[in-house]
Amino acid sequence: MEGATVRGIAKEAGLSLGALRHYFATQDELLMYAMQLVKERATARIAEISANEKWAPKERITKIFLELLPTNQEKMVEMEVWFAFTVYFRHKKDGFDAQHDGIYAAVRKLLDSADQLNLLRKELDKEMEAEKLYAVIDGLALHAYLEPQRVNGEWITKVLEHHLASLFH
Amino acid sequence: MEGATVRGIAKEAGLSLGALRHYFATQDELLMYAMQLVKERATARIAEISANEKWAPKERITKIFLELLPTNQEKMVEMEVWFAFTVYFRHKKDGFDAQHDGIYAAVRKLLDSADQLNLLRKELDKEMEAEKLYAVIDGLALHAYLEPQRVNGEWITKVLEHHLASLFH
DNA sequence: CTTTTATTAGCACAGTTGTATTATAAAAAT
DNA sequence: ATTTTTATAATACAACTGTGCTAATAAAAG
Repeated sequence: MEGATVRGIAKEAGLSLGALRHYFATQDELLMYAMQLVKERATARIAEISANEKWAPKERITKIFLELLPTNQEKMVEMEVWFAFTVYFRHKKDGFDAQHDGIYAAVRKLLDSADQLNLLRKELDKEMEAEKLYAVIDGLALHAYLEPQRVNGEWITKVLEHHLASLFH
Repeated sequence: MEGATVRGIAKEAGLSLGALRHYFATQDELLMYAMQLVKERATARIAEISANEKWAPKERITKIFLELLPTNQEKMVEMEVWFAFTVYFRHKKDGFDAQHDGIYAAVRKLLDSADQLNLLRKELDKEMEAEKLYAVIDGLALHAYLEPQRVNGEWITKVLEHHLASLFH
């Protein structure tokens, strides 16, 4: 949250303090808006992949999961924003529950639909695998953020694809 | 880092500002010390498990990995500290490399020794599995931190044990 | 054309922060 | 015994922060 001061944001936007305050009465409003913006952008990208029928189901599902990883600069920035804000709001316990990710729910849904398409290995514990996959995704994202030189885009792509391959048959 | 102000820490310690400053000239020194303290405590706990021969190797290795997860209140607090400080120092790029986890290296080492004891399934790509396991560990830890009600100690224990079982034969 | 509303800019205020300085007491060293 | 080092406290300072307030200006509505 280092530069996310009201003054810093106003300067970046080319506005005065008062002008910015005309649109966002408090800092929290401003940060919430930024967080929602990131969420909407990511959701839109995923919806686009979801709707694109030129890929086979398995490929499409893989691409969706890959979309959750910071494999390029743009997504890395979004991820940093999301991450910083999550930690920030985590510490103002008030009304944070409503702000939750939804990624876990999305993972479960995707695994379910993969299962209905008969893509998954039969012996899997789906609840367990959902939790593991969710952990792999955020773990890789976190490591790409903290150790960008060692854990880069190509590598996390490979690792996630490898993990998904272990779920499909 | 909400309460980690110099004044806050001095008050918590029952010292005046000047007294605290006698031991830690700057805030960064203080935070670095706290970070190192957490690291030493965790390292000591792991060393203790490592040296305890009452467990079979597989069980021992499992216990070590479980030690990296915030399965109780104490470890959760340590993890929050570690986590907040990591993010904090990440943003002061200066001399952060030296402060790195070492968890990834530890995971690789443990997998190697498990392999030498013939505990691992033969067809595994060890580099890949180390990265995945590392991601699962930190992913679970992160989720336990952000969603403590859903992702609690027993559950992450179960999930990690399940994942380790998929590596052993 | 007048009036109302939306927008912008600037400043002030009160609080917090890290750090520097100075004074004083206690302990240790010489 | 005196000098030096260690420890503690209190205060000061400059910078930064979120937010409130006021006035001016542009745009829109009546």
